[in-house]
Amino acid sequence: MAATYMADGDLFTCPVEATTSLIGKKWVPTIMMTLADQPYRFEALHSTMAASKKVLKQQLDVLIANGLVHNDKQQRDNQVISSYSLTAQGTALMPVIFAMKEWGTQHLVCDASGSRSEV
Amino acid sequence: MAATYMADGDLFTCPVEATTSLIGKKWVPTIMMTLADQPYRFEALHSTMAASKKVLKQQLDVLIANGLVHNDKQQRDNQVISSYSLTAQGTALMPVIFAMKEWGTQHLVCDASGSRSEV
DNA sequence: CAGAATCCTATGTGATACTG
DNA sequence: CAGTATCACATAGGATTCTG
Repeated sequence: MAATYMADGDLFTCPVEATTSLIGKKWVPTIMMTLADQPYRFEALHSTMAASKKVLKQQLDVLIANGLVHNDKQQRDNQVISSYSLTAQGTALMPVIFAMKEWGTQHLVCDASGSRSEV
Repeated sequence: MAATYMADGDLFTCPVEATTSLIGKKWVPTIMMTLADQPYRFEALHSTMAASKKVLKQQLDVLIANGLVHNDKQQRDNQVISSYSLTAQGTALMPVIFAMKEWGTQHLVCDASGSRSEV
């Protein structure tokens, strides 16, 4: 029996595929890197990136469902205080994301004119 | 002027996004890990995975355009010998892919019944 | 063998407006 | 503030067939 890896509600036989099914979502790396700094409330997080509220919420839900992000809600003065932060699992993924950043920086840098610059 | 990162023909301001735009393609991790072992001819590579020829060719082209994969073609006996292998840039991405594999293995492993097993 | 050419469908994402 | 609800769209991926 082959090992299976569940991510985003789907089952994969390859752990890399499973991991990319999470990181591959358009705003997930940005969300993760932002939350790695500090917890953010929904609106504050939203204002740091160009994603729509709908998509941001969707991808946050995926991260929550997979145990990478934790959502803490509190009632106060007829208002909901919704705060998002990384879990231990989420934090464990950061070195991977930073490795991707490092590779991208070293191998994909282009200048404003679009021509690849020397590394 | 902000640095820009070109991947898959698009420009990104975030290197992680640029990198995921490559790795995020469904079969790219599989292709990379397979070619990391040894060069493969098109048909041989195709037979190792469930991707259709069209999609396999598409994603190989993306990898070639971004300098991760090299394609060597030779004529022999009215037949084309098309061989694909990793470039130095492509090889440089392998540690990242292995890091993703490691994380996926440690944090996403499930058994056949679908319940998450202890790590 | 190594692909190119079509057609088709799911879904990821964006824009906008509305709600408690 | 923290979402939901729609609509609308581009594109990624799959299935199939055809070619040199």
